[in-house]
Parts: sequence; C-alpha cells; structure tokens
Amino acid sequence: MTIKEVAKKAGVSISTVSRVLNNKNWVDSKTREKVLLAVEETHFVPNGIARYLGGEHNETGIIGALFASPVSSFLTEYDVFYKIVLGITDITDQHGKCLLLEHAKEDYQNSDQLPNMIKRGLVDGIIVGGVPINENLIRDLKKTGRALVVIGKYKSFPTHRVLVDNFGGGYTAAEHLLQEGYKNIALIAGSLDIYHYADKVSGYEAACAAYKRKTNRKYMIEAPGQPEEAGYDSMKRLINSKPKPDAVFITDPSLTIGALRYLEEHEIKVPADIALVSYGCGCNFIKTTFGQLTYIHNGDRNIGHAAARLLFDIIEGNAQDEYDITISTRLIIGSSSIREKRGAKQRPVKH
Amino acid sequence: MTIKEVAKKAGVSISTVSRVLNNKNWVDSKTREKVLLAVEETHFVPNGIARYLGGEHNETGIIGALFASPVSSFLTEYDVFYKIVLGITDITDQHGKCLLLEHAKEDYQNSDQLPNMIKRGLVDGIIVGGVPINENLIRDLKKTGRALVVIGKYKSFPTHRVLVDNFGGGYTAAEHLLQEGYKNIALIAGSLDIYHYADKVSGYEAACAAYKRKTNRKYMIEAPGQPEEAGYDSMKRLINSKPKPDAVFITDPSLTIGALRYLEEHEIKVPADIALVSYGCGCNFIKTTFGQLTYIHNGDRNIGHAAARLLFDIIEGNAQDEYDITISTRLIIGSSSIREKRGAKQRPVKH
DNA sequence: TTGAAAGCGCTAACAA
DNA sequence: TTGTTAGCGCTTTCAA
Repeated sequence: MTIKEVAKKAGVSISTVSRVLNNKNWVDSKTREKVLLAVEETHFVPNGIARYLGGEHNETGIIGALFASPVSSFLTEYDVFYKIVLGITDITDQHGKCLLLEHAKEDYQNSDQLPNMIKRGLVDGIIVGGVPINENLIRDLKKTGRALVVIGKYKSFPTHRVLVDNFGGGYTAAEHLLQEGYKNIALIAGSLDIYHYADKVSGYEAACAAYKRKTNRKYMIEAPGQPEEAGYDSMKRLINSKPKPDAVFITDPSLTIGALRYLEEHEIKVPADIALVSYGCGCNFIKTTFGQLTYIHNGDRNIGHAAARLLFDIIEGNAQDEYDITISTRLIIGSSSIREKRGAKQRPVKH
Repeated sequence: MTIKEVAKKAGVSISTVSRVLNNKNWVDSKTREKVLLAVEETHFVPNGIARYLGGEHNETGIIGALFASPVSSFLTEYDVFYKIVLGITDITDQHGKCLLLEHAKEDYQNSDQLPNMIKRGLVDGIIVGGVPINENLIRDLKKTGRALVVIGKYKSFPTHRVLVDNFGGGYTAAEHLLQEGYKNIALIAGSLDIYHYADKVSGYEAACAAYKRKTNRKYMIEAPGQPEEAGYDSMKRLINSKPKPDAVFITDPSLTIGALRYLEEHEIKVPADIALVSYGCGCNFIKTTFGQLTYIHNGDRNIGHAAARLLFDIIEGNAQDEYDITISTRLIIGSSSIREKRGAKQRPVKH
C-alpha cells in the first residue's frame, strides 16, 4: 500500500494525499474528506523511511541506545538498564522520535563489529551505556560523525557524557554516618578499576577527611567478582576484624544483599551491632525483605532523561563542545543507619 | 557524506561504489581498492534508509517491540521485560535486523495513540508484550497489516501469540509437592483476572485432581494489589488457618518475597514448618537472600527468542494462519520443598 | 568490468 | 486549491 494507490483510490494526485497527511498548505475540505476516506479504507500508513528520505531534514528521527550485554542473573543490572531505557523512551516519545536498542558485542575490536544500527545508518545519534565501555568502540562510533552521548566515565578523549555524582553519593553516605555519631566506618566496594566504585570510595574518603577522621585501609574492602558472594565475604571480614567497625557503607545493592545475608546468618543486628548505608536500594524487593534501608538514590530514569535530552541537543546543534551532565544523588534515610533512641524505634531491619 | 561523493573521490560511478559495498557482481581489484580507500577516508556509512528504499525487498529491516509501561518499583517486572528484550535482540542481531522499543500509553483509546513506530511506518512487524493487553490497541495494530506477535494471552480475535505454559507450571509445582508427600497444599495468587495467575491456578487444580486430592477454597488465596504486601498478608492468613497447610505454591516472585518476610518474622521454618514452591525466582538476588528455592523457571529470554523468530516467520510469509507458540516451564528443585532427611540436609532457606 | 538511468515512496518546489 | 516534476541516497537493471 503506497501513497500512489491511495491517490488513485481517492481520485487525486499523490501530492494532495501527502498534503492531507501532513497538514501542509491548504486542501479543500471535500478533497480532504475523500483522501481521508481512502486512507481509512486502505489502512494506509506512510512509509516513514521514504518520508525521511524525501524530507528536507536529512534525519531519520531515530536514535540508538547501545548497552553492554548484562551479566547474567545480575538482577540489579537489568533493573538499572531498564530504568535508563524507560527514561530515554520518555523523551523520545515527547519528541515524536523512536529508540533503537541494541547490545554491544562482548569484545569490540574493529569497525566490522559496529552495531547494526550504525552499519545500517539508521540513527541520528547514539547513547552508549553499561560497563565496561570499550575505548575502540567509542572511537569508531565518534568517527561516524553521529551525535554521541556516553553514560558513565570515559577518559580517552572528550565526548558528551552523562555522569552520576558517585563521588557526592559516597560523600553523603559517609557524612550521614559520621553525623549520626558512628566512629569506625567501614566500606565495601567492587573492583576499583570500575569508575563508579572508585568515585564512591573517593567521596567516602573526602567526607572522612572533612570530618577529621582518618580512614583505615583495613576497613576499606575492595571485593571484585560475583557481587553477592563478594558482599558476604567482605562483611565476614569486617565483622571479624578487631575492633569491629560500628558502621559500613556498601557501594551497590548486590554487595548489600550478600552482606546482609552474612549479618542475618550470624544474627548480627542492624543498626544496633553495625549501621549500614547502601546504594541504589529503592525497590520494593529490598524494602520488603530487609525493611527500609538508608541508601543513596541515584535516579536511573533521570539518567535516561538527561542522556536523551543531551543527544537531541547535540543533533539540533545546541551543544557544540563536549561537556558533561552530572546527575546528583539523594540520601534516603531508613532505619539501617539511625541510632536507636528509646521509644523511637522505627521498623527494624531484620526483626 | 553520500555515495555520490565517495564515487567522485574514487573516480568511479556510484554503481561501482554500491557494488563494492555490497559485494555484488565482480569488481576489478584495483577499482575495488580505490573505492575502499575513499570509503575509509570519508568514514562513509551508507544511508540504511535509502538502502532499504532502493532495494527490492520493500522492508525496513526494523521490528518493533511495544511493551506496557512497567509498574513503578516493581523490580521483577523490569527484570522480565529486560530479559525478553534481550531475547529479542539476540534474534534481530542474528538476522542483521534492528529493534525499536517503545512503551504503550496507559489507556489506549484510538489510533491517534498508536505508537510512534507505527505512525511513522518504520517497522516490518511488531511484538506486543506486558500486561494488561489493550484490546483496541491490538485491533488497530492488526489493521495496519503489519506482522504482529502478542506475548501473552489475548482472546478477542486470533493473533500469533507466544504463551508461557503457566498451566503446566502450576501443574508441575503442585505435582512436585504432592510427590514429596505434602498433604495440604495451599496457593497464593494475584488477581485471577490476570491470565497467568488464573492458568497457574488451573494447573494446580488439575494436579490435585490427578492425584485425587480435593482442593479447598480456604487455602487458595487470590490477593490482588501490591504484590509484596499481598504475599505477606496471604501467608499470614494461611499460617493462621486451622489446620495450617504443610505446603504452599506461590505464583510469582514478588508475592513470594512478601510471604517469606512473614515466615521469617514469625520464625517459621521452610520447609520444616511449611514447604514452598515459587515461580520465576532464578536471580542471584533471591538465591543469596533466601537460599535456593524450589521454583518454576519460565525462561524469559526464550520468550523473546520465540517471539522474534515467529515475527520473522510471519514477515517472510512462513506463518500464514494465526497460531500459538508455547514456552514450556521447568521445575528447579531447591531446598524449600524437599522433605528433610537425616544427614541429607541441603542449604536451608533461612537458617 | 563498468557506467547510465530508472525507480523505491515520499516531500516540496514550481506551475497551472 | 491542485497537479506535475524533481529530487532524497541508494540498488538494480540494461547497455556499453
């Protein structure tokens, strides 16, 4: 079904059909009716591809999102990815644009492995997300001359980026515990080669310094590998160290789950025996199971919003030079960090 | 940058460039080199849109996925959605096609609210997923004449569908508990207006009938609403009923989380005090927190695979009549349902 | 082995 | 107000 057939059916020229469909110029209301009727009868939908070819704006109206393949069974990663995607579609929807989603090959080597959306020249711009970010991939993506936004830290050369203020998040987390009067604040992180962990740690250190508190390597655990297990093992180490810390900042939800499992198995109470601030634990799942933890909220959906808006700015030429947009974080206070006062006990973490 | 400019740079005609790029016909190796060089220098990427217009196959090579907007904070839903999406991209990738992702408006009324991907005529076919499935939407989608696959039950008129064998899952779950020798098997489900719950319940009933066991309404709880809370309240009812059931089949992970919270708060042991079979609890998150539960695995990623394959079949004309593909489920046996035998104790659910 | 030219479905000047 | 025509960037005949 093409505009030609509709035109024939309506007994008008194709340009008239086009005009009706696009509300361009003026069309006699009777002619309009005829066309609309023909469109209705034929269930005609104009071919968007031809449309964008013919139009003056040489754009597809499609943007791409290229995410790393999630690590299997890593529930929180799916969660974050999907929230970012939702954020992006919120904005594309507003603009009447569309989103192509693709997953990056594990190890990018050369331009043969560029994503299909690029190879096929389908997108006006592209948002890259997920860890790790492959340097060669970004370079080749940049080379194609399309608008590019990278979510997350990437250092080799300038790109437009959307960052999360993980430093600020780490700072706030540690500061909160310090202000609550905890003296010996430990930390559990994943591999510090991953920027977001490293930044959270830096924030923690900065807060400790600001409050004239010395940090102690012994209490700062870097635990790479499967995060639930890593969290479990790390908490074990902390609990068995002398003196035992009275609080801990855990830098992601999966590590937190593992750590909480250890505490629970050994009937160690939160926050009575050890206080806890976590990261990104806003889902009902965790809330139901462990009660409302204190955590740093980092607004994943906002990341999507920011990335999409930035990309559209670039496409429209409103963002010449490379720059960053930083998403700020927020402290959500739950019962895992508040010093228990008589009669003021909130819902406890683990009975 | 167009094929024209590349042709000029290489000193050949555009058709020669096209031939080199597509490995069509034979091109002299020297000419080929010249062209490749020019392509390299210009970072030329052929415009995929024009390409698909010009080509003989009048297809865009893009398929669309239209999902319901997830209910906020409902972690397991994000998880399922993202796994299905991953499954779809696995297949589109294999075919060198692309995936457009969009979220449906909450309440679809008329064709003005058709998704952008359809309005803009960008896709060869569309996969609709998520609950609830709006009847009018599907009708209008079908009207456009594009290939259509619906994930989930949809009854008003025939469409190609991908279904999960929830009946079978329910049957297997109940059968497993019966075979383990449990006598009084309860059930917790969400609103039975939602097909997947209703089917799981039917499977459970069928298994009970097959084993000559009467079902008892009192033990079959329909709990609509926020699922973690619903699970908690339902388990409370079951535990307080006389006689207390010795096993329970819980029909989704969020209900399960809520139910487990109740058990834990009241120090009720699983499976000693009550055995448990759940649904779709394969993530590390749950495994770490509650140990390895017995659950029905329903292979979300496979749903994506099946849906995408089916859609491509339809597009290629290999699937004339409407039919269903049913994804079978699998019982994963954990420690929440196995009768404890001396010396054979597996890792317990909640110590 | 290559180039010229037609055409994919549409939009947008230009004419009528 | 409408129709005719020339592209958009590419692929694909058909000739050379």
